[in-house]
Amino acid sequence: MVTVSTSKAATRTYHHGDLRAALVEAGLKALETTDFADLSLRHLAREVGVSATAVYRHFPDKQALMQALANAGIEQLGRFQQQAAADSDGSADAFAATGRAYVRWALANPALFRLTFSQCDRAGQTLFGDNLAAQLLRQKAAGATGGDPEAEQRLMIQAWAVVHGLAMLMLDQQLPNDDAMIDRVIDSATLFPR
Amino acid sequence: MVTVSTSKAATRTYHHGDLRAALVEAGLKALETTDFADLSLRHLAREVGVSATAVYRHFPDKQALMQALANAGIEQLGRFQQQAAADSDGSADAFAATGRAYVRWALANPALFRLTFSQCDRAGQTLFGDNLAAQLLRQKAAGATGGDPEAEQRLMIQAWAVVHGLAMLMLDQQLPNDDAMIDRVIDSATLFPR
DNA sequence: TCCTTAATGTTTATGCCGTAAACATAGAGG
DNA sequence: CCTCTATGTTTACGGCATAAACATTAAGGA
Repeated sequence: MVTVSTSKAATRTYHHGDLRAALVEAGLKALETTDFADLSLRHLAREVGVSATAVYRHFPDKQALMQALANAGIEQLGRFQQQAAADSDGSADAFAATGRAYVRWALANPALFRLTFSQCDRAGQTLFGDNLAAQLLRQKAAGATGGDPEAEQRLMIQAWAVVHGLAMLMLDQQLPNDDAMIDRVIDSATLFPR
Repeated sequence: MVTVSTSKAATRTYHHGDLRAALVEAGLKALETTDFADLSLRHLAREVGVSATAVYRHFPDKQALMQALANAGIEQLGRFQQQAAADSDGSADAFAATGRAYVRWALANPALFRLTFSQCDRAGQTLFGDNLAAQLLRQKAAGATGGDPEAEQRLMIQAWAVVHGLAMLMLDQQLPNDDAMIDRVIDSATLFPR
């Protein structure tokens, strides 16, 4: 099951092979069915077939494992958005596509999405510091405001807030999880009129 | 310290007097300095001066106490918004005022705000089912869309998502916690043009 | 007045958790 | 071949949520 790329055959040895990667993988799998608050190091260790404290050879503490999972989440979300932008070829509205991707990914990966946001401040990372969506967003906002930097910043924040808020409210069951509604809400014509 | 209204004098007796209320109060106080994930029944019990398991005479489990705290949060937020609307007298823009109040309350009560949202789905409650802000919001959206129900719904959701997303992103340190920015982003003229 | 009873506490116990410390194993390089 | 280091395991500790059995008290009927 958890065969790792480094070892040729998955013979059960004393040493695991790539325990760190296996733990992250197990964590991501667990997050598919479990809220991140209920993640347990001992459970992941069991899942991977290793003693409870082996984890500490690869992570200083639980928080560090969570951080690694959060980083995996950031990467996944980024790739998903990039793919969405690429699929909206013809330069239709790549930016709106990244917004829809953001919400859809969040709904498809609720626990990982929440974990990602609850951890990325501790890493000093900003989720949208320098990724594709941020580039498109800044570009769009600059075009819509014609040089007013304050208005440009406001538009960027509004756009991100709408997407993030929509994802959160749907995740928290405050809004029905309606795919068509996502499209309507995110339609950039509303936020960036004319 | 934790004197309760039911008993005349706060003599230390075997029975507490109003343990349930005291626990909720202690929980709210704890949330001023502690993330809700780190709340502990034992800690609250200690705080109130009662044995760890006494909690179970008033709440079936931890989740139920959290729910009670979340309900207190909903009420507090609602009152805060109502006050904000009332203070914006002259019928200026009461709706925008409730939006600003939403974000400011979230930033002032981060742990309680998060707890509230993480719990209100389990109670089957929708945070904005039937409160003041929802009334103002619907009214505003109806006026701006002139009878198109789909557009009206979209506007309402957009407005709520902006406010909620802004609060979340600021809480999660993804955006600088800038008071003036809150005002600019929430300025209803942007979401409800002309 | 006394006795019962229900509400509300306490004590004790179980099994999970994160984590520290001491020990075991195995693979790599001299 | 031998030792060193990376990476496992065992054992132990205190904290947690929670269950079960027991204690105290206030209230109300005999």
